Amino acid sequence: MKDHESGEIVCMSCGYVVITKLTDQGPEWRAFDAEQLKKRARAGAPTTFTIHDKGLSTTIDWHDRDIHGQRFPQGQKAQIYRLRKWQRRIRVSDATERNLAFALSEISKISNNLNLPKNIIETASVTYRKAVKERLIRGRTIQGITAGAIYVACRQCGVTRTLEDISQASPANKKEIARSYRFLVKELEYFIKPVKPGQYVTKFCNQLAMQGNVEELAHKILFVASELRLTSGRGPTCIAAAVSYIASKLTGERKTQREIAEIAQVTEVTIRNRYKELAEHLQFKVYL
DNA sequence: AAGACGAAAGTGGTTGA
DNA sequence: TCAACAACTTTCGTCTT
Repeated sequence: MKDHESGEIVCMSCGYVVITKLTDQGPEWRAFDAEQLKKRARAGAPTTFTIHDKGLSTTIDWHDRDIHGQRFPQGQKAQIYRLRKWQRRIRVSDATERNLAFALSEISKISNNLNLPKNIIETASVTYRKAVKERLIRGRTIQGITAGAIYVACRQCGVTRTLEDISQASPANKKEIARSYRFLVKELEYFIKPVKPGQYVTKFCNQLAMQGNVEELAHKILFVASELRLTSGRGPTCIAAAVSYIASKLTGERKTQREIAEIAQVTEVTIRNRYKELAEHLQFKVYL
């Protein structure tokens, strides 16, 4: 899917960023009269939630020259120096601002590590801002909350990243991220849909480099399984792993349990257990 | 010899008193 | 706050391809 807002082509089911630098092919605004010109004029970069002051602040450059390139006289130079100093101080002034600046850079860092699309960064930043506003950060680590916010964003945007994935790129551990995730969801009253095994099926099949028809079959099996209520109460990754395994077996594109287990981050035993359960209730030959 | 299978004990998180 | 509980993991011996 093309996402012109973030300038990326992103697979919506697995969050894989195909191309990151996409030229804006959308139409330039055209103005036909003065009024339209006023409305449609572009003024600088779009605002973003990723920079602590939304990218709206001004900086005074460090050249001691005026617009004509002339050096300032001695008195004015001192004045400009003082201006610059206060500008800096105001920009990242109090503790909360500094905190926010640090947190947002942390969010960008982690997201970039995980190759997450820009809209995830934006969404996570918004969540973090809300958390700050509601005074939820007190007594918690910035790392924990930022990682939690990213996980929230992934879940909201349907990008399948596990807690494990995120904890790899964050200084916070899995447990802490899970805790702050639950905390954020509860306090900010977010409603987040549970992940469907289908999303993982897509992800796993891609990571296993399997043919399209295998994935298709896996989804079919999954559908029948969920119809038979074999999926509730089970971990979505476990179901997806088992279904992928069955599909690979049926199509002859064999993958070992271990291979799948590694990608799905579950154990072979669990895949076997799910596999056994499914095998008891489904006649696989129907699909062949 | 690698992979699949399964029993049994262990782990971490949720639930309900 | 604590114990019961279900899902999942770890470990390890055995069977199958």
